[in-house]
Amino acid sequence: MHCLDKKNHLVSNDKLRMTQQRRVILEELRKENTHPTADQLYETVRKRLPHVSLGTIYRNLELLTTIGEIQTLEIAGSQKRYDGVAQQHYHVRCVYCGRIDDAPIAPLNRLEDKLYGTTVYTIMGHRLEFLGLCPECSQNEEAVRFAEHLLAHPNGPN
Amino acid sequence: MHCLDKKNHLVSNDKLRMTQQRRVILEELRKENTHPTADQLYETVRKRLPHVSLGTIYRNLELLTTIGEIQTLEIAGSQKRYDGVAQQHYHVRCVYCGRIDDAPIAPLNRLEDKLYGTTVYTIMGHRLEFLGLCPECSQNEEAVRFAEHLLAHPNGPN
DNA sequence: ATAACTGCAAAGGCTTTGCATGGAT
DNA sequence: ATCCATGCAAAGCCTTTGCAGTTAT
Repeated sequence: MHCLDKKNHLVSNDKLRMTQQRRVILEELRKENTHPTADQLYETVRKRLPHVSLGTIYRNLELLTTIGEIQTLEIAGSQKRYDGVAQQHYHVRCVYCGRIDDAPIAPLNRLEDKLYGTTVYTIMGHRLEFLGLCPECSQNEEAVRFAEHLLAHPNGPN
Repeated sequence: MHCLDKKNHLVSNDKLRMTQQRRVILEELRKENTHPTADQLYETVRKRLPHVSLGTIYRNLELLTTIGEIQTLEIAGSQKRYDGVAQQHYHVRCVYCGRIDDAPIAPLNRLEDKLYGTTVYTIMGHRLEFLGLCPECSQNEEAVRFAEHLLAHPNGPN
């Protein structure tokens, strides 16, 4: 089987070796439900493989994404985060601390229908994320104040 | 009037000066419908203000966003883009070339209702972007092949 | 005089890449 | 032997920041 990577290069799935590094990275990511960044995962993996390098983490996360084992969350203006669950699902992001959780609703399969006939694009899909405050930041006065200002200018950066 | 910036610092709206740089940056951005990156806008502004610096572009784009004059599109895993239209609206992004256009549909105001009672977050809003191929890339064989692979693995990075 | 703003260049944060080495087939 | 994968460090890219000089009030 073959895949195309981000730069449109062919990746031959069957030539991949399940190296120890690759396996541990995948295992540790699958254990998390926190959608870690590359360096967070690096710290975790380092407990099992002390000599692993950050470059290897990045290379494998990209590869695992290309072959569809995991997904890369390229989220609005922040560090990339990685998700061990490959099936499509939405996320909720805390606008104050950046925490990301799964959004417990089913994919909206017919959203792109709304665009039929209204755009010159060939529409293939959509990306949806919910914004809000996580339970911890909901307790934090400053975070609430910040979030209220965001509500006043809902289109600013988060 | 006061606003909070990204780092939760107070910005006093009434102390802002409409300098020539700030005005030209805003004017040129408002002329565009291409959602330019900072450096694209820099090139445009430089035609009128040859000595302007990229730092000034970034500083003003952030400021104008904070006071709600424009919006910063912090889009999945790419350079920031800026939009002279401050009202909420969605975008369509070409997964191959990165081009971004406005999506001609009205905001879905009741989307977050679906999350009521299902999450510990205080939900405040959502972000939605459509993915597809722009008319030019729809003609490009390689782009179409790439997009088809994305469809096979709909959760990879774009 | 004060405070905001600018240009310039340097620093920063995150990610990718080159290269020599190591390991599996 | 070949080719993929790794560790390390350097480079890259975009963005932010420090600072000295400038401008408006």
